[in-house]
Amino acid sequence: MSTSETSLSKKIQSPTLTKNQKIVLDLLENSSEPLKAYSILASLQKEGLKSPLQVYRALDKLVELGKIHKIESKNSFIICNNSNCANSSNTVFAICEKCENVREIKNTQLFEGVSQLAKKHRLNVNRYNLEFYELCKNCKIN
Amino acid sequence: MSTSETSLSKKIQSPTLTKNQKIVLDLLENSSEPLKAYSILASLQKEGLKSPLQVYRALDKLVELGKIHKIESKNSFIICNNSNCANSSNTVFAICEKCENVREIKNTQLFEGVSQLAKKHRLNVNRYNLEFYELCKNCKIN
DNA sequence: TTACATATGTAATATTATAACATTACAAAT
DNA sequence: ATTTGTAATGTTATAATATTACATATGTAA
Repeated sequence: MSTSETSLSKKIQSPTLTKNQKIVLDLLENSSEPLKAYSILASLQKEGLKSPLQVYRALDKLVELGKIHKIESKNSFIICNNSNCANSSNTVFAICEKCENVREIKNTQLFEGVSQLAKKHRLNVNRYNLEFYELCKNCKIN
Repeated sequence: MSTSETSLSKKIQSPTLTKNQKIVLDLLENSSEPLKAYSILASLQKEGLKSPLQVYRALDKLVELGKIHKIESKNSFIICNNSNCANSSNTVFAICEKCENVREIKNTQLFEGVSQLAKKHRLNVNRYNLEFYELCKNCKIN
């Protein structure tokens, strides 16, 4: 680190977002569920987005900054509601096996627990992605 | 179902594989790395496979049977070298951030550890998928 | 042998993602 | 203020991944 900040700078300095990045982030922030790239494109055509690439580039950047996550198994993107992420970039999700609802789990102890498990098994892990499959509250009832 | 086996029957009775399922499994068994659907198709055209769908159907079935896994973040498929999987269908992978090499981790204690962590945090998890990102041995050296 | 579920074959198409290239915006250094 | 370098943009085309739909076949159980 040093005086201000150095090594992990990319994430820490957190540059101001560009227009495309902002509107994509904004959309995800106001979405209750993960969104797919092409649905983002469709939603933001009125804001001037014209090509998939514009969306993918914004998404890539936002992932890199830790502001959003990609749910790999669903090819979709979700806002990060976890202040830890910008630092650790570890992710834990609970995904409903029935309705596909996804929620990010933000529990420092759980994060730590997984990291420690890795360590315990002599794995030198930079980051991880954990997807729990469950039956969500709603689907349990019905 | 019935007399001999009941509830988890699909996985347990493990029906004999069909021709397409066999040749796909065979290819994956003899591959040192995860393969993608279309590369499987290309490799198996001489065996008579003609369409993506034939591959995807075989892959789906094999995943369902716990014989292979899908690495979601890479859209690729890997043989399961873990006798546990057919029962638990939990997966833990170590993925190299540099060369993308994937290895499945088969460590019962680790599996249990993750399950227990979930329980501890009151998550009712049916199965999970954990992807550790590391620097593999080779890439560490170079 | 009928019925049923599962697998197959095939064509068409949908969905997700990237390559390539020319241009623009912006910050840092001189 | 101008140069320089990096990152972002815009646009077109295309690659890579995955599914729908439908007709047919196969195996197993009643």
